[in-house]
Amino acid sequence: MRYSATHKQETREKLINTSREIAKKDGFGGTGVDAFMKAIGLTGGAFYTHFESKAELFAELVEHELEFSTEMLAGDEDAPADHVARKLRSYLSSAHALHPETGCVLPTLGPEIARASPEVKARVEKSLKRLRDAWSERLDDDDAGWALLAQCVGALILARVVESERTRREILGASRRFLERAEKAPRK
Amino acid sequence: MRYSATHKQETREKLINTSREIAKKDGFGGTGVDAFMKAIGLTGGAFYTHFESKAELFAELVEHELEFSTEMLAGDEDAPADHVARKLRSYLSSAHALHPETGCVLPTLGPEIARASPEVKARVEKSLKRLRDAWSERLDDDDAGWALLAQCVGALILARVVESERTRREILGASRRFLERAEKAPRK
DNA sequence: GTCTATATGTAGATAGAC
DNA sequence: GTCTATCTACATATAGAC
Repeated sequence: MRYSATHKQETREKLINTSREIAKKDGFGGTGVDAFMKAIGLTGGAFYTHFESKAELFAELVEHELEFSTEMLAGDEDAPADHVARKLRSYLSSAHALHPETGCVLPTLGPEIARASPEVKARVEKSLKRLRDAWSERLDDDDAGWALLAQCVGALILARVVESERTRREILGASRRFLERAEKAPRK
Repeated sequence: MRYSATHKQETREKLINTSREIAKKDGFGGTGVDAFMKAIGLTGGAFYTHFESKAELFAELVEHELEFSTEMLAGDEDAPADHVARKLRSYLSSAHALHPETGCVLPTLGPEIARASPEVKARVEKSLKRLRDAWSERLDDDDAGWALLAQCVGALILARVVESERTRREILGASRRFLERAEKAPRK
Protein backbone atom coordinates (compact mmCIF):
# COMPACT_ATOMS: atom_id res chain seq x y z
CA MET A 1 0.00 0.00 0.00
CA ARG A 2 1.01 3.61 -0.47
CA TYR A 3 0.89 4.33 3.27
CA SER A 4 2.98 2.93 6.12
CA ALA A 5 1.59 0.18 8.34
CA THR A 6 1.03 2.56 11.24
CA HIS A 7 -0.28 5.44 9.17
CA LYS A 8 -3.97 4.78 9.72
CA GLN A 9 -3.58 4.46 13.47
CA GLU A 10 -1.50 7.62 13.64
CA THR A 11 -4.08 9.57 11.65
CA ARG A 12 -6.85 8.27 13.85
CA GLU A 13 -5.02 9.32 17.01
CA LYS A 14 -4.22 12.73 15.59
CA LEU A 15 -7.87 13.14 14.66
CA ILE A 16 -9.04 12.22 18.14
CA ASN A 17 -6.57 14.46 19.92
CA THR A 18 -7.21 17.47 17.72
CA SER A 19 -10.97 16.93 17.90
CA ARG A 20 -10.80 16.86 21.68
CA GLU A 21 -9.49 20.42 21.74
CA ILE A 22 -11.85 21.73 19.09
CA ALA A 23 -14.91 20.14 20.68
CA LYS A 24 -14.06 21.57 24.10
CA LYS A 25 -13.65 25.00 22.56
CA ASP A 26 -16.59 25.18 20.12
CA GLY A 27 -18.83 22.32 21.24
CA PHE A 28 -19.03 18.92 19.57
CA GLY A 29 -22.44 19.36 17.98
CA GLY A 30 -21.44 22.79 16.78
CA THR A 31 -18.44 21.52 14.85
CA GLY A 32 -18.75 19.77 11.49
CA VAL A 33 -16.87 16.68 10.36
CA ASP A 34 -15.17 18.81 7.71
CA ALA A 35 -13.78 21.15 10.38
CA PHE A 36 -12.40 18.27 12.46
CA MET A 37 -10.66 16.84 9.40
CA LYS A 38 -9.37 20.14 8.11
CA ALA A 39 -7.68 20.69 11.48
CA ILE A 40 -5.42 17.71 10.79
CA GLY A 41 -4.89 18.67 7.16
CA LEU A 42 -7.37 16.27 5.56
CA THR A 43 -10.72 16.61 3.84
CA GLY A 44 -14.10 15.51 5.14
CA GLY A 45 -14.44 12.49 2.91
CA ALA A 46 -11.57 10.67 4.63
CA PHE A 47 -13.32 10.79 8.00
CA TYR A 48 -15.36 7.65 7.41
CA THR A 49 -12.27 5.49 6.90
CA HIS A 50 -11.66 6.03 10.62
CA PHE A 51 -15.12 6.23 12.15
CA GLU A 52 -18.48 4.85 11.17
CA SER A 53 -20.24 8.02 12.27
CA LYS A 54 -19.70 11.34 13.97
CA ALA A 55 -21.29 9.89 17.12
CA GLU A 56 -18.57 7.25 17.25
CA LEU A 57 -15.93 9.98 17.33
CA PHE A 58 -17.79 11.59 20.22
CA ALA A 59 -17.74 8.38 22.23
CA GLU A 60 -14.04 7.86 21.57
CA LEU A 61 -13.20 11.48 22.31
CA VAL A 62 -15.07 11.49 25.62
CA GLU A 63 -13.41 8.26 26.68
CA HIS A 64 -9.95 9.68 25.97
CA GLU A 65 -10.83 12.87 27.84
CA LEU A 66 -11.93 11.08 30.99
CA GLU A 67 -9.10 8.59 30.93
CA PHE A 68 -6.62 11.44 30.73
CA SER A 69 -8.32 13.71 33.30
CA THR A 70 -9.08 11.12 35.93
CA GLU A 71 -5.56 9.70 35.80
CA MET A 72 -4.10 13.17 36.16
CA LEU A 73 -6.43 14.22 38.98
CA ALA A 74 -6.52 10.96 40.95
CA GLY A 75 -2.75 10.69 41.45
CA ASP A 76 -0.82 7.55 42.40
CA GLU A 77 0.99 6.24 45.52
CA ASP A 78 3.96 8.53 44.87
CA ALA A 79 1.81 11.67 44.98
CA PRO A 80 2.51 14.12 47.83
CA ALA A 81 0.22 14.37 50.86
CA ASP A 82 -1.32 17.60 49.60
CA HIS A 83 -2.01 16.14 46.15
CA VAL A 84 -5.74 16.87 46.12
CA ALA A 85 -5.25 20.42 47.39
CA ARG A 86 -2.77 21.06 44.58
CA LYS A 87 -5.13 19.73 41.95
CA LEU A 88 -7.97 21.84 43.31
CA ARG A 89 -5.85 24.97 43.06
CA SER A 90 -4.88 24.36 39.45
CA TYR A 91 -8.39 23.28 38.45
CA LEU A 92 -9.93 26.35 40.09
CA SER A 93 -7.65 28.79 38.30
CA SER A 94 -8.36 31.65 35.93
CA ALA A 95 -5.99 30.02 33.42
CA HIS A 96 -8.17 26.92 33.34
CA ALA A 97 -11.34 28.99 32.95
CA LEU A 98 -9.81 30.92 30.06
CA HIS A 99 -8.62 27.85 28.16
CA PRO A 100 -11.42 25.32 27.71
CA GLU A 101 -9.56 23.68 24.81
CA THR A 102 -6.91 22.25 27.14
CA GLY A 103 -9.08 21.92 30.24
CA CYS A 104 -11.49 19.45 31.79
CA VAL A 105 -14.16 18.05 29.51
CA LEU A 106 -17.07 18.23 31.96
CA PRO A 107 -17.63 22.00 32.11
CA THR A 108 -17.59 22.17 28.32
CA LEU A 109 -19.18 18.97 27.04
CA GLY A 110 -21.08 17.93 30.19
CA PRO A 111 -24.54 18.73 28.80
CA GLU A 112 -23.73 17.01 25.50
CA ILE A 113 -22.57 13.92 27.41
CA ALA A 114 -25.79 14.06 29.43
CA ARG A 115 -27.72 13.72 26.15
CA ALA A 116 -25.47 10.97 24.77
CA SER A 117 -26.15 7.22 24.63
CA PRO A 118 -26.33 5.05 27.77
CA GLU A 119 -23.09 3.35 26.65
CA VAL A 120 -21.18 6.63 26.66
CA LYS A 121 -22.64 7.66 30.01
CA ALA A 122 -21.83 4.28 31.56
CA ARG A 123 -18.17 4.67 30.62
CA VAL A 124 -18.10 8.21 31.95
CA GLU A 125 -19.63 6.97 35.18
CA LYS A 126 -16.93 4.32 35.57
CA SER A 127 -14.13 6.85 35.17
CA LEU A 128 -15.72 9.37 37.51
CA LYS A 129 -16.27 6.75 40.20
CA ARG A 130 -12.59 5.84 40.09
CA LEU A 131 -11.64 9.46 40.60
CA ARG A 132 -14.21 9.93 43.36
CA ASP A 133 -12.90 6.82 45.13
CA ALA A 134 -9.30 8.01 44.84
CA TRP A 135 -10.08 11.40 46.34
CA SER A 136 -12.39 10.10 49.07
CA GLU A 137 -9.81 7.51 50.11
CA ARG A 138 -6.95 9.99 50.04
CA LEU A 139 -8.91 12.44 52.20
CA ASP A 140 -10.55 9.72 54.29
CA ASP A 141 -13.88 11.40 53.62
CA ASP A 142 -16.77 9.58 51.91
CA ASP A 143 -18.61 12.68 50.77
CA ALA A 144 -15.63 14.80 49.75
CA GLY A 145 -14.89 12.83 46.59
CA TRP A 146 -18.13 13.68 44.81
CA ALA A 147 -18.51 17.06 46.51
CA LEU A 148 -15.09 18.36 45.49
CA LEU A 149 -15.59 17.18 41.93
CA ALA A 150 -18.95 18.91 41.76
CA GLN A 151 -17.53 22.10 43.21
CA CYS A 152 -14.77 22.10 40.60
CA VAL A 153 -17.06 21.55 37.63
CA GLY A 154 -19.66 24.06 38.82
CA ALA A 155 -17.16 26.79 39.62
CA LEU A 156 -15.62 26.47 36.16
CA ILE A 157 -19.03 26.79 34.52
CA LEU A 158 -19.85 29.88 36.58
CA ALA A 159 -16.43 31.38 35.90
CA ARG A 160 -17.02 30.98 32.18
CA VAL A 161 -20.54 32.35 31.91
CA VAL A 162 -19.64 35.70 33.48
CA GLU A 163 -18.12 38.49 31.44
CA SER A 164 -15.68 40.25 33.75
CA GLU A 165 -12.32 38.84 34.77
CA ARG A 166 -12.87 40.34 38.20
CA THR A 167 -16.01 38.31 38.87
CA ARG A 168 -14.36 35.24 37.39
CA ARG A 169 -11.59 35.50 39.97
CA GLU A 170 -14.09 36.12 42.77
CA ILE A 171 -15.94 32.94 41.93
CA LEU A 172 -12.81 30.80 41.74
CA GLY A 173 -11.34 32.35 44.89
CA ALA A 174 -14.52 31.84 46.90
CA SER A 175 -14.65 28.24 45.74
CA ARG A 176 -11.07 27.54 46.76
CA ARG A 177 -11.44 29.10 50.21
CA PHE A 178 -14.73 27.33 50.80
CA LEU A 179 -13.20 23.95 50.04
CA GLU A 180 -10.18 24.56 52.26
CA ARG A 181 -12.49 25.48 55.09
CA ALA A 182 -14.80 22.51 54.55
CA GLU A 183 -11.98 20.00 54.82
CA LYS A 184 -11.28 21.23 58.32
CA ALA A 185 -14.89 20.88 59.42
CA PRO A 186 -16.08 18.12 61.78
CA ARG A 187 -17.83 15.23 60.00
CA LYS A 188 -20.70 14.83 62.43
CA MET B 1 -56.11 43.71 11.59
CA ARG B 2 -57.14 40.08 11.79
CA TYR B 3 -55.37 39.53 15.11
CA SER B 4 -56.06 41.06 18.55
CA ALA B 5 -53.93 43.89 19.84
CA THR B 6 -52.12 41.67 22.30
CA HIS B 7 -51.77 38.70 19.99
CA LYS B 8 -48.21 39.39 18.90
CA GLN B 9 -46.97 39.83 22.44
CA GLU B 10 -48.74 36.68 23.57
CA THR B 11 -47.23 34.68 20.74
CA ARG B 12 -43.80 36.04 21.53
CA GLU B 13 -44.10 35.08 25.19
CA LYS B 14 -45.40 31.64 24.35
CA LEU B 15 -42.47 31.19 21.98
CA ILE B 16 -39.94 32.22 24.61
CA ASN B 17 -41.40 30.05 27.32
CA THR B 18 -41.72 26.97 25.17
CA SER B 19 -38.25 27.51 23.72
CA ARG B 20 -36.82 27.69 27.22
CA GLU B 21 -37.95 24.15 27.93
CA ILE B 22 -36.90 22.73 24.58
CA ALA B 23 -33.48 24.38 24.69
CA LYS B 24 -32.80 23.07 28.18
CA LYS B 25 -33.77 19.58 27.06
CA ASP B 26 -32.14 19.31 23.63
CA GLY B 27 -29.67 22.19 23.61
CA PHE B 28 -30.21 25.52 21.89
CA GLY B 29 -27.80 25.04 19.02
CA GLY B 30 -29.17 21.56 18.45
CA THR B 31 -32.72 22.79 17.93
CA GLY B 32 -33.87 24.44 14.72
CA VAL B 33 -36.11 27.48 14.40
CA ASP B 34 -38.76 25.28 12.78
CA ALA B 35 -38.84 23.03 15.85
CA PHE B 36 -39.25 25.97 18.23
CA MET B 37 -42.14 27.31 16.15
CA LYS B 38 -43.81 23.96 15.62
CA ALA B 39 -43.91 23.54 19.42
CA ILE B 40 -46.29 26.51 19.65
CA GLY B 41 -48.27 25.42 16.59
CA LEU B 42 -46.73 27.77 14.04
CA THR B 43 -44.42 27.38 11.08
CA GLY B 44 -40.82 28.49 10.79
CA GLY B 45 -41.51 31.47 8.54
CA ALA B 46 -43.38 33.34 11.26
CA PHE B 47 -40.38 33.30 13.57
CA TYR B 48 -38.82 36.42 12.09
CA THR B 49 -41.83 38.57 12.86
CA HIS B 50 -40.83 38.15 16.51
CA PHE B 51 -37.04 37.99 16.44
CA GLU B 52 -34.41 39.32 14.08
CA SER B 53 -32.33 36.19 14.43
CA LYS B 54 -32.06 32.93 16.31
CA ALA B 55 -29.29 34.46 18.42
CA GLU B 56 -31.73 37.12 19.61
CA LEU B 57 -34.06 34.41 20.90
CA PHE B 58 -31.14 32.88 22.77
CA ALA B 59 -30.37 36.17 24.50
CA GLU B 60 -34.01 36.68 25.45
CA LEU B 61 -34.43 33.10 26.60
CA VAL B 62 -31.33 33.19 28.81
CA GLU B 63 -32.42 36.46 30.37
CA HIS B 64 -35.85 35.04 31.23
CA GLU B 65 -34.23 31.92 32.65
CA LEU B 66 -31.94 33.81 34.98
CA GLU B 67 -34.55 36.30 36.03
CA PHE B 68 -36.85 33.47 37.00
CA SER B 69 -34.22 31.29 38.68
CA THR B 70 -32.46 33.97 40.67
CA GLU B 71 -35.71 35.40 41.96
CA MET B 72 -36.86 31.95 43.04
CA LEU B 73 -33.56 30.99 44.66
CA ALA B 74 -32.68 34.31 46.29
CA GLY B 75 -35.90 34.64 48.30
CA ASP B 76 -37.26 37.82 49.87
CA GLU B 77 -37.61 39.26 53.39
CA ASP B 78 -40.54 36.99 54.14
CA ALA B 79 -38.54 33.85 53.46
CA PRO B 80 -37.97 31.49 56.41
CA ALA B 81 -34.62 31.33 58.21
CA ASP B 82 -33.72 28.05 56.53
CA HIS B 83 -34.58 29.37 53.06
CA VAL B 84 -31.19 28.61 51.49
CA ALA B 85 -31.07 25.11 52.97
CA ARG B 86 -34.49 24.39 51.49
CA LYS B 87 -33.47 25.61 48.06
CA LEU B 88 -30.29 23.53 48.19
CA ARG B 89 -32.29 20.40 48.95
CA SER B 90 -34.69 20.88 46.08
CA TYR B 91 -31.93 21.89 43.66
CA LEU B 92 -29.81 18.89 44.60
CA SER B 93 -32.62 16.40 44.01
CA SER B 94 -32.95 13.47 41.68
CA ALA B 95 -36.16 15.01 40.34
CA HIS B 96 -34.24 18.10 39.22
CA ALA B 97 -31.50 15.99 37.63
CA LEU B 98 -34.08 13.97 35.70
CA HIS B 99 -36.00 16.97 34.38
CA PRO B 100 -33.66 19.47 32.72
CA GLU B 101 -36.58 21.02 30.79
CA THR B 102 -38.01 22.54 33.97
CA GLY B 103 -34.74 22.98 35.86
CA CYS B 104 -31.93 25.47 36.17
CA VAL B 105 -30.45 26.77 32.92
CA LEU B 106 -26.79 26.67 33.93
CA PRO B 107 -26.19 22.92 33.98
CA THR B 108 -27.82 22.59 30.55
CA LEU B 109 -26.94 25.75 28.62
CA GLY B 110 -23.90 26.87 30.65
CA PRO B 111 -21.34 26.02 27.96
CA GLU B 112 -23.48 27.63 25.25
CA ILE B 113 -23.75 30.78 27.36
CA ALA B 114 -19.98 30.69 27.86
CA ARG B 115 -19.60 30.90 24.07
CA ALA B 116 -22.24 33.62 23.66
CA SER B 117 -21.73 37.36 23.13
CA PRO B 118 -20.27 39.65 25.81
CA GLU B 119 -23.69 41.31 26.11
CA VAL B 120 -25.38 38.05 27.03
CA LYS B 121 -22.65 37.12 29.49
CA ALA B 122 -22.76 40.56 31.12
CA ARG B 123 -26.48 40.17 31.81
CA VAL B 124 -25.94 36.67 33.16
CA GLU B 125 -23.22 38.02 35.41
CA LYS B 126 -25.51 40.69 36.79
CA SER B 127 -28.20 38.16 37.72
CA LEU B 128 -25.77 35.73 39.25
CA LYS B 129 -24.15 38.42 41.36
CA ARG B 130 -27.54 39.36 42.78
CA LEU B 131 -28.17 35.76 43.76
CA ARG B 132 -24.69 35.38 45.21
CA ASP B 133 -25.16 38.55 47.27
CA ALA B 134 -28.52 37.39 48.55
CA TRP B 135 -27.17 34.04 49.69
CA SER B 136 -23.95 35.42 51.16
CA GLU B 137 -25.85 38.06 53.10
CA ARG B 138 -28.46 35.62 54.31
CA LEU B 139 -25.78 33.22 55.53
CA ASP B 140 -23.42 36.00 56.65
CA ASP B 141 -20.66 34.27 54.70
CA ASP B 142 -18.77 36.00 51.88
CA ASP B 143 -17.55 32.84 50.16
CA ALA B 144 -20.67 30.71 50.58
CA GLY B 145 -22.68 32.58 47.94
CA TRP B 146 -20.49 31.63 45.01
CA ALA B 147 -19.44 28.29 46.49
CA LEU B 148 -22.96 27.02 47.06
CA LEU B 149 -23.98 28.05 43.58
CA ALA B 150 -20.98 26.27 42.11
CA GLN B 151 -21.72 23.16 44.14
CA CYS B 152 -25.29 23.13 42.86
CA VAL B 153 -24.42 23.55 39.20
CA GLY B 154 -21.54 21.07 39.28
CA ALA B 155 -23.45 18.39 41.14
CA LEU B 156 -26.31 18.59 38.63
CA ILE B 157 -23.88 18.19 35.74
CA LEU B 158 -22.25 15.17 37.36
CA ALA B 159 -25.63 13.68 38.24
CA ARG B 160 -26.67 13.92 34.60
CA VAL B 161 -23.55 12.53 32.92
CA VAL B 162 -23.70 9.25 34.84
CA GLU B 163 -25.92 6.40 33.75
CA SER B 164 -27.14 4.75 36.93
CA GLU B 165 -29.77 6.22 39.22
CA ARG B 166 -27.81 4.83 42.15
CA THR B 167 -24.70 6.87 41.35
CA ARG B 168 -26.84 9.91 40.59
CA ARG B 169 -28.27 9.76 44.11
CA GLU B 170 -24.82 9.23 45.63
CA ILE B 171 -23.51 12.38 43.96
CA LEU B 172 -26.46 14.51 45.03
CA GLY B 173 -26.47 13.09 48.57
CA ALA B 174 -22.74 13.63 49.04
CA SER B 175 -23.10 17.19 47.80
CA ARG B 176 -25.97 17.94 50.21
CA ARG B 177 -24.15 16.50 53.23
CA PHE B 178 -20.94 18.28 52.33
CA LEU B 179 -22.68 21.65 52.21
CA GLU B 180 -24.48 21.10 55.51
CA ARG B 181 -21.18 20.28 57.12
CA ALA B 182 -19.35 23.22 55.57
CA GLU B 183 -21.81 25.75 56.95
CA LYS B 184 -20.91 24.62 60.47
CA ALA B 185 -17.18 25.00 59.87
CA PRO B 186 -15.13 27.84 61.37
CA ARG B 187 -14.37 30.64 58.89
CA LYS B 188 -10.63 30.93 59.43
C1' DG C 1 -49.33 37.70 11.79
C1' DT C 2 -48.84 33.52 9.54
C1' DC C 3 -48.57 30.88 5.62
C1' DT C 4 -46.02 28.44 1.61
C1' DA C 5 -42.26 28.59 -1.30
C1' DT C 6 -37.75 29.43 -1.83
C1' DA C 7 -32.82 31.19 -1.67
C1' DT C 8 -28.58 29.81 0.19
C1' DG C 9 -25.52 27.47 3.08
C1' DT C 10 -23.91 23.60 5.48
C1' DA C 11 -24.66 19.31 7.82
C1' DG C 12 -23.58 13.97 7.78
C1' DA C 13 -22.57 10.47 4.82
C1' DT C 14 -21.44 7.81 0.34
C1' DA C 15 -19.21 6.71 -4.50
C1' DG C 16 -15.67 6.20 -7.30
C1' DA C 17 -11.07 7.99 -9.08
C1' DC C 18 -6.23 7.85 -7.76
C1' DG D 1 -6.02 6.25 2.72
C1' DT D 2 -7.41 10.39 0.79
C1' DC D 3 -9.32 12.96 -2.72
C1' DT D 4 -13.34 15.36 -5.28
C1' DA D 5 -17.98 15.19 -6.36
C1' DT D 6 -22.35 14.35 -4.91
C1' DC D 7 -26.70 12.77 -2.44
C1' DT D 8 -30.03 14.05 0.91
C1' DA D 9 -31.43 16.40 4.76
C1' DC D 10 -31.96 20.30 7.35
C1' DA D 11 -30.18 24.83 8.81
C1' DT D 12 -31.15 30.19 8.92
C1' DA D 13 -33.36 33.56 6.71
C1' DT D 14 -36.32 36.05 3.10
C1' DA D 15 -40.37 37.05 -0.33
C1' DG D 16 -44.79 37.46 -1.38
C1' DA D 17 -49.70 35.64 -1.00
C1' DC D 18 -53.57 35.74 2.23
